[in-house]
Amino acid sequence: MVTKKITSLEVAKLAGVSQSAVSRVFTPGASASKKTEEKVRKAATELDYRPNVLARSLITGRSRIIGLVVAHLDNYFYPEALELISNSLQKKGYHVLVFMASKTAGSIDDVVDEILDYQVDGIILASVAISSNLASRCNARGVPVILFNRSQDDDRFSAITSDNILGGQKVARLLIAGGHKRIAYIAGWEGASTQRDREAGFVEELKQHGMSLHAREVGNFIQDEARQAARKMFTANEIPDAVFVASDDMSFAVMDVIRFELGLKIPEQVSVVGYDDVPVSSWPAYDLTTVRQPANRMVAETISMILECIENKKTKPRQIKIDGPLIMRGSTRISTKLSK
Amino acid sequence: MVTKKITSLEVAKLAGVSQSAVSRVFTPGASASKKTEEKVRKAATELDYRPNVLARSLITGRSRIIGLVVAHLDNYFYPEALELISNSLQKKGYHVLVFMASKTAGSIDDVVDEILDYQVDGIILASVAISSNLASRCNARGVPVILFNRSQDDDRFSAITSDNILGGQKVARLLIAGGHKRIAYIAGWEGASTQRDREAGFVEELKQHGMSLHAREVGNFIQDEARQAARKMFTANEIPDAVFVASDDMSFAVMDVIRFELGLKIPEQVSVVGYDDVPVSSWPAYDLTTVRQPANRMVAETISMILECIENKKTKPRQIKIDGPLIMRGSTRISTKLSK
DNA sequence: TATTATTTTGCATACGCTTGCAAATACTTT
DNA sequence: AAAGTATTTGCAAGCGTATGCAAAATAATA
Repeated sequence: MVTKKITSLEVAKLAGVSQSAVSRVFTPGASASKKTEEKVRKAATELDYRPNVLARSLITGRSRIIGLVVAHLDNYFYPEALELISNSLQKKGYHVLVFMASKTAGSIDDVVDEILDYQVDGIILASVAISSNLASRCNARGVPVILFNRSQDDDRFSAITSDNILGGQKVARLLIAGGHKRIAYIAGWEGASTQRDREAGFVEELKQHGMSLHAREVGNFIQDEARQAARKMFTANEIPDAVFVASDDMSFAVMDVIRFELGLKIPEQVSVVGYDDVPVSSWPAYDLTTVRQPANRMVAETISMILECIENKKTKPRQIKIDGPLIMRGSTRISTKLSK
Repeated sequence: MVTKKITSLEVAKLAGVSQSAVSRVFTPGASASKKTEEKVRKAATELDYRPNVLARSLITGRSRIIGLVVAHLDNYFYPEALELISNSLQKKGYHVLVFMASKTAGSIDDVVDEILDYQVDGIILASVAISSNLASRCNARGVPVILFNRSQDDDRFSAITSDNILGGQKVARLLIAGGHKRIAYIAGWEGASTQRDREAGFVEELKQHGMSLHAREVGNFIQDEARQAARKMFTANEIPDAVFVASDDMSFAVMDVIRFELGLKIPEQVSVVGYDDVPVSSWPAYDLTTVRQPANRMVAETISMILECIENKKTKPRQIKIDGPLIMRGSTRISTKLSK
């Protein structure tokens, strides 16, 4: 029952070579003769030896670990992204150390400190902000930081987002073309760049057409608050005939209130548009018109960018916006004809 | 721009003490006088020093990393579990290294090998099986393995599940009490213990009441396949008046087919029961009767068990089943009165 | 075959930290 | 104040690996 650790030294002994030889066999770039390689591999499998990644990291200074900070796993966009990120990195020989930035945990700064302790090669912040103090700390250590689905007015790190401004504009155009007259908006958390950009594009485009928001509430990207917002908005005097909700997740809650609590018809009486295009949106029970955030492309950019930063320390941070299509479904009227 | 690494040695120099003193200040169990502690802390903050977890692990043999293998992140039960697991472990000073066992990656065995390379202190397999060969490898290294939401006929590792047999029984009783006569089942992946147990309990209880399955299809825990199954099942000659679906996730797909493709009423014409109680189930658009898997309690047990195994190597593996309540909602008839 | 160019190999060191041990210091006790 | 006890401290070794350097082995060339 004694757990004996197998080290490269033991393999070396068994194979009749030096420890360095073993190391070289298991180090991608290193050179070893066919003969020794064979001997070493044989001994290694016999002893069930595998190199200790931690010890290796200590020398190379590379851990092949990427820290991922994530919140809002309840919004399905993030599990999806997490899966894509983890898979892509796995293929490149990296692995993901997950850190939850949820309510329960301390501040993001503490979390990032813990991440740095693990000597991660890079950090991905999914929908999470970071203090500029911390940013410089990461910078000082040469650890690249990438924002995923969030941007920040700080050119020290790269950010990958969908084109939220453009997305907002598209929604506005759609609703205007559909002949809606009383267009409302339910906002996400106002500290989020995604929220700000979506609203900015939306409102701007309305303005271009001589319109403005008929109503506005804040849902903070939380379903409960979105429900409250919807109740307030749709029990007012003149209710909206269309509402753009800052995320699909909130949209579902809003639709439920509209249909099941207030008995209104979607889209005959109210059109609803969301943002994200999570899988549930396409389910017939919701059939939600929405702007797709192309998770796979966003992740692909994120990965290639972070790897680039790791390989080449002097890569300059970039901000990338990825255009996502408007997905037309049944939750919005498209003709101006109103059902009476 | 040169990235200078701060080591305990530099802190020691600045503080005017030995390197070991610095180490002791940052090692929980170690002793240091008030005076040195003060000096060291001051120097440390000045230099922005934090201990290198990897180097520490090399010595202590403890990485404070838990490997988590997870598939099916598209079933919302798992993101939820992941969040709980990560949070709980974070509080205990551990962190989660995530490995996806999805379609794209190789076999689980390869994945677990990669995990072991990181010298993890333990492994949690969420809804994933493991070969017995690999099991012994983990055992040999003294790395505890815990199955989450899956059990296996191998007493070498612990398994935490909900009481799926009992859950299946509860569903059967409910449907029988509701006066259903043609009771059907849509199965998950038949390799999964969860699937087998749910069905076993369900069928057994029907049998106790002199009934048997009116129809049965397999959905493999995949929505698309569940849809196919539902189409087949509900276009047959005599359609079921109740269907138990092995997971909520599949249930939604089934309900969509029943209502939107076939135009049947739930629960008037067909009662539907799911399993898991993911958040969507409570949304009014589905309002699904289901058996709750108490994720928080399951996670709590998982964590306490894995930590126990880590602290005390000779802890015997245990299989734990956690009872989960039947959550009555609107997708099932409760009276025997049939709507005509 | 002798000579040079090339590859392979082992030695020794370093990565940043913890920890047993013995020396040094601080605190008690009579 | 001296002896004894408890606590703190520095030294040095080692965790498992990668890698520069020089020596040894091999291949290539004349």
